[in-house]
Amino acid sequence: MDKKVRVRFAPSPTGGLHIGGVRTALYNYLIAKKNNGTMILRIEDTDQTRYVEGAEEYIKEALAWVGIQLDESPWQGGKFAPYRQSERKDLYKKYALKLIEEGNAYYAFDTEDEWDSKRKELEAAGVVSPQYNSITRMQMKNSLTLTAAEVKAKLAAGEPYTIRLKVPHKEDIRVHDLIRGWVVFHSSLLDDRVLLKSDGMPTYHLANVVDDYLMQISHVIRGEEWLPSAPVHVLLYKMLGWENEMPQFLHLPLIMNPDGNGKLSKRYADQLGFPVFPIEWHNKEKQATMTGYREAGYFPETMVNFLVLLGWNAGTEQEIFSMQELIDSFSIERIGKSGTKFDINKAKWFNQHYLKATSNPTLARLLLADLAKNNRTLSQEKAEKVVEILKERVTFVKDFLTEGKYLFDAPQTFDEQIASKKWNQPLVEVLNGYKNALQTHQESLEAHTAKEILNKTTDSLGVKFGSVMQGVRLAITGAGAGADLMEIIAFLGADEVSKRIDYAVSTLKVVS
RNA sequence: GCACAGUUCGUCUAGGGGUUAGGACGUAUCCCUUUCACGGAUAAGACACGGGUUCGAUUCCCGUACCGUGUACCA
Repeated sequence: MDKKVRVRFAPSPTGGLHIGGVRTALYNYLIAKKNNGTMILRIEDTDQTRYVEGAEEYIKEALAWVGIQLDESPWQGGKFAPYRQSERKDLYKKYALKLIEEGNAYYAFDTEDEWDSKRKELEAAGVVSPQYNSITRMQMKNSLTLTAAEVKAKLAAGEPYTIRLKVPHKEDIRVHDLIRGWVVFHSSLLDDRVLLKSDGMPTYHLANVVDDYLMQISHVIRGEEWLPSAPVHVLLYKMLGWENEMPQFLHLPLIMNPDGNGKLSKRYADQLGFPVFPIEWHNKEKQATMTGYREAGYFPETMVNFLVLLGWNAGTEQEIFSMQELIDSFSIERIGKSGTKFDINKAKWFNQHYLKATSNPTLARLLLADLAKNNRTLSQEKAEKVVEILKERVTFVKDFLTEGKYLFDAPQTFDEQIASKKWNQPLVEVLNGYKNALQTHQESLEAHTAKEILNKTTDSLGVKFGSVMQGVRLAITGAGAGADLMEIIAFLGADEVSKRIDYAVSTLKVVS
């Protein structure tokens, strides 16, 4: 019970890391940190055909971005190195052979085609999902049906083979899951899983069990999609004599599409216009770039906070958590059991929260970086002013550019609906009067003086201040709504405001 | 099909044998405000269904329905 907490996140480098994978990594990390444990990253690259160049680097960068720190990994090493399964290849065979020796596994010489045709034959005979199991294995070419001499000869001749687990006929296999309690499976429903593939690589099942044992993993924390194969793993622990060292299992609820139709998928996310990847992923094969949350403007704090609440809660009404607060309050007992639908709205709300919590100078620097991408610049001071004016109305840093486009560019067009309602003769007179009054404030203009001047102008013309405001806004920003107009005027300065007034007055037609 | 999970407002969830079933996002209305936004307030909105057990069930048990996962020499 006092076993040291050692957890691993074990992705396979087959492409961009899915956002669900990030949550799994997060839960692993939090459980490790909460218990003064060790966070391990292991690369499960046993399927050479699916290996994708760049995927490992991607995983590394994505985890770093959200702030998950690794204690042991292929990139930094550790006392159980190597952490890449392809580099541990030889290890697995030893255990597979041990299983054979003890009668818990066997050589199978059937080619994939042979098994395929057998499967089709069974399907034709009405078997819904044919399995290589305790019944069918006796009709196949393997060390259970062949004589010892035949097996020896085939091996000596270098014939390709797989090693399959010999699942017992009738046995209840009990799996204990920390989230779900005891789950019982019957062995007759399990098939003789391939443990070692014909290319000499282990399958997930063998590699996973062997490595978790050797790396002294205390908790296996993975998605619920693994629950059905958990009995195979339990069987392996038993057969290898490691039952007492078997880790605790936690099968996390799945993250679903917003309408609940299956696991959150890329296709679906695309349709609804949100990313499934933490950071941008370049698919070289398809020559496509998938955008990530980072590029979409989400803060890492947002992702951590949003993701952790998909399947866990503190039991209090607190919803905003920093990583450190999560480490302090995370608990296995409060992880939920049911699948959770992905709600991008909530993520946006978190982002807005974290944006508001970010200091203006920092936000200004981020804005400046965005501006630079469009080949524009601004002084840090001006940028901070932009941030101040717009902060309460944006969700993402990139929104400063769109929400506040009138701070950067004079309007070319004007909101027609507003213009048709508000653009009248008194307004034009106010604007001209205002422009003239502004002449004396070329040097500097503050929001409150901008307001005073406008007030005086309306007073002298006998026009109500409020009746003219939206029209003034329209002339200066092109829109009927937006940030505090006096702040905008102060930001733009008398000169620019005058130019905009001239343009509006000469462009818009007065309505009666 | 079979196996295994799961099911509280639209969504994330709290709760748990007796509650006005609580919060957050979203939605609506109002207030604030020159507009919009922010903020504040208010409102609408849920225990899948059927049987038990019980004085009493949303909570415990059993079934049904629905949803999901799995059913590869993929992870």
